[in-house]
Amino acid sequence: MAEHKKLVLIDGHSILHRAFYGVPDLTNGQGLHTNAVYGFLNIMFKILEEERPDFLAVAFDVHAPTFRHQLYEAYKGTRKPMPEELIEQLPVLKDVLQAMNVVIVEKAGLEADDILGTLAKKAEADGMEVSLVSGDRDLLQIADEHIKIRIPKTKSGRTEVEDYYPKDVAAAYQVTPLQFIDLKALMGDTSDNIPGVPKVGQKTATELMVKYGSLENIYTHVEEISKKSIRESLKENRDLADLSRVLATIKTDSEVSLDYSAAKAEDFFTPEAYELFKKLEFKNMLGRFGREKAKQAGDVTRTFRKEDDQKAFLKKLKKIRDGQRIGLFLAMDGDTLLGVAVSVGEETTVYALPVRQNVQLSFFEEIACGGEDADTVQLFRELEALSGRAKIATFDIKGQYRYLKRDTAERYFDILIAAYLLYPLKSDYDLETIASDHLEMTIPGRMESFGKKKMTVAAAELPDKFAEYCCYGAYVSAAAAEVLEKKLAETGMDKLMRDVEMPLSLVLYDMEREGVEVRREELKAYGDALVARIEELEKSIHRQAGVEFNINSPKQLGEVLFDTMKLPGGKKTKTGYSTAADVLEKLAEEAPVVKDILEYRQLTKLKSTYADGLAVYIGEDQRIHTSFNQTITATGRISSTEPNLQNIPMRMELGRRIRKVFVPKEGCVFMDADYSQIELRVLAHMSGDEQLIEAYHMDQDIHRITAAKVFHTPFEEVTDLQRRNAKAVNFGIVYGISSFGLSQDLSISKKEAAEYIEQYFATYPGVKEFLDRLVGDAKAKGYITTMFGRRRPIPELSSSNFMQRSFGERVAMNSPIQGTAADIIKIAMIDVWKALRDQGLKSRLILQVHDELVIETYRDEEEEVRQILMEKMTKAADLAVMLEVDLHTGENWYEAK
DNA sequence: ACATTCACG
DNA sequence: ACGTACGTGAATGTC
Repeated sequence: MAEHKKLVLIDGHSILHRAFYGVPDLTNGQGLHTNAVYGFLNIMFKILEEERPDFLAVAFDVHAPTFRHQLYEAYKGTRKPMPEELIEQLPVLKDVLQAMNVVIVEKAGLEADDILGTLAKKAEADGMEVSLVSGDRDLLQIADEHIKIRIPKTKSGRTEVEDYYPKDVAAAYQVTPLQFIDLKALMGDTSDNIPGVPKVGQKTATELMVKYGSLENIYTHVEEISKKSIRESLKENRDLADLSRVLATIKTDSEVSLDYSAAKAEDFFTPEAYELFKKLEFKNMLGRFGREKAKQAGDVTRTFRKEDDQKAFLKKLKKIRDGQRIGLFLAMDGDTLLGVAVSVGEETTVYALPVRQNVQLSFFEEIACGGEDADTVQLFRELEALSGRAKIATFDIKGQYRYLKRDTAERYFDILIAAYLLYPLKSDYDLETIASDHLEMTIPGRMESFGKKKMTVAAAELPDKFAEYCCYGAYVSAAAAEVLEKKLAETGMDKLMRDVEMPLSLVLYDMEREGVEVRREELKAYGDALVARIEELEKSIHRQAGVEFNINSPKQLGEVLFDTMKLPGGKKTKTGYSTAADVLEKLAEEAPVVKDILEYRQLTKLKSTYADGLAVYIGEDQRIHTSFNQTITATGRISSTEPNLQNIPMRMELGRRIRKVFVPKEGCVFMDADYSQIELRVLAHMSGDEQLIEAYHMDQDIHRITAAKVFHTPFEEVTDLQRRNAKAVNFGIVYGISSFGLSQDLSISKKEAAEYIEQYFATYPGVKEFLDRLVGDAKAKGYITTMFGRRRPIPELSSSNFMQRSFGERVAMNSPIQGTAADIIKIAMIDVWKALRDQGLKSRLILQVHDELVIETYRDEEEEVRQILMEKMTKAADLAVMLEVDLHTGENWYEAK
């Protein structure tokens, strides 16, 4: 058999379209939708891997009116428009294909079908084997001995491809590919705007075609057709049938040809494509690029130097003058410093430390240890001195402060924080992404350089790669800092960066290093007490249910409750029954077992997440050192991980008792200060609503006042229920009110909830105006801002999907409020931290829980610390209403709160 | 890896 | 008509 060359042709629009609906919404860092492009590439790569073709081309329609369009539009209307999120991806796809050297075929006046049909038939005539990839069954008419039509389907996340040679078309439709045209003409195709003959569907059309073989022959024998309605419809709509046939016919003799030398299926993974993939954040596709990457980014001159002699390296550090801007990269593996790279001007130098055991420092040890390793100590000293005079740009400074001078953050610029401020929607920022996003530059990533190797191993085994990696880190820090600084100034966030985020990073470092003491034995005892009750409940539940099952499994629990026990309450989630607490609570009357289940849930939560979960983190110093993350949340709040100390139980008494194991160190008490309704006060200020401001000036229970106003009841006569409802509405407003959400929260009808909201807005008209303005502005600008200039982009607002857009609107209402409150407490933290230091106090800030600060306070400093906390917190922002602070002290966190 | 649940503000 | 409250992190079970 002769060697057949292989050609793959892709129907660009059709596959893009299919990918768009098959892949869940994805957005990259710039807010660009990327799901369709992503899906397209996935399908393309899959086909390429399967087929390993010699040639590849992708065909697109040019969106100019074509002959067939005109014919059709004369018949009826236009095609329904594509959603905006899809339209914007078309040029992106073309850019990607171009960057990958994939030939794009398009021609004004020709539909992609015609191009594909023509190219396929020509290639077949030239002795090639053709695979035509499309989501459109229209193309089945092109199937031939050497032309395979491939239709990708997304089945539960996986792409499967249906293949059609002529025999497969016959098997599926009982017609030949050529007859398929007539079949389509008869039955029509709404997605392709082929009208077809009224009353003739797929079944009738197939019957007719099997019997008569062609449209022409059907009309020749039209009088033989027994069914009257069909016969009449055919006769009446002869012109429609003919039109449909023209519409359904794909041309195979168009004026188009393929340049095979350009269509060679090779060299897809170019540096340009790599850049684009990075920009689009197709991280898991980057692996396809192998080693070939852009080594140089154009005209940037830079020198990377590896210095093996410590003395020479230190000399370089010493030469760095006061106020000089440098990039600094500290390579670390846990607590071990492995290498230092500095980027000064055009030169970047790295010094890799010899990996020695005694370089290990415990996290809490001071740096100048003066041990036997004099060299290392010298390096640390020099590093500290350098950080006291140079302006240092770095990535993730909080992890590096232990080697730096920590008097002030003024000299530091963290490109991680800057990148976060500019686009806070990502939870993961790395040097590579920052280089590509802000420097349009590609650098080798950690994975590419070291794979899964730990940094220590990499430094020892791949010294050159390691050195290069460090140099890139220092270089990118320096270069990106300049760009990011400019971008922050342009977006009005330079002040926020300088005055809030950078100083805060230092505060957070200190808080982490301080940690909080947790009584190990008491925590253990608490857990043991839970176990006894848990086992009791477990037995009781199994007995009542009549089966032994895993209560922790929502699946099994759902089956037991709703199938075995036949309790009412249908499906709620994708995977089955919902067994969430609010669902179960409604069943408590019905079946007593659910009460036990709820208690079981509560106790096991306390046991696993808190009793057992926290114990793991208690260090040798008996303290827990959480991580406070500054670049996670979309709104500007900080988050806490490993462990999360911002969700220690509070609302229920039993859980709340865990707080008793959090204790101050010898000679100290806890001082806990929290803002009273900070978000609602921020709302009052930002909206400027006179009624709400006045309500706060009355210095009375705000929810009660709201209830009085909303329900037209004298203040003194407000019932508890009224107050509770008013409180829920107040919360709802801050969350971006919706009647449904409120009705769920209060277990009332949507209508009632809507009435509450209406009443609320009538009471506080300024709030309504404010919220409307927030949404309007956000839609116009694409982002919201807080009082202090922090931004949050809201790409969902431009979605054509109702649900996503509604979400965007709620976010537009909530984020300025939540974000401003976050800004305020951050400012308070910095001020408190500075005051403690300036007054020479030993007391330390140790925890932040969004609207609450905890200070481990020396007993003899209590009054001063109280003073500082009250003053700095209340004066952190100047609002139209007072910022009220509740302050308590105690022998443990339970008492102090 | 993803979904569900639940702890906090 | 659409199907929801805003922001997080950890444990667990299921695929």
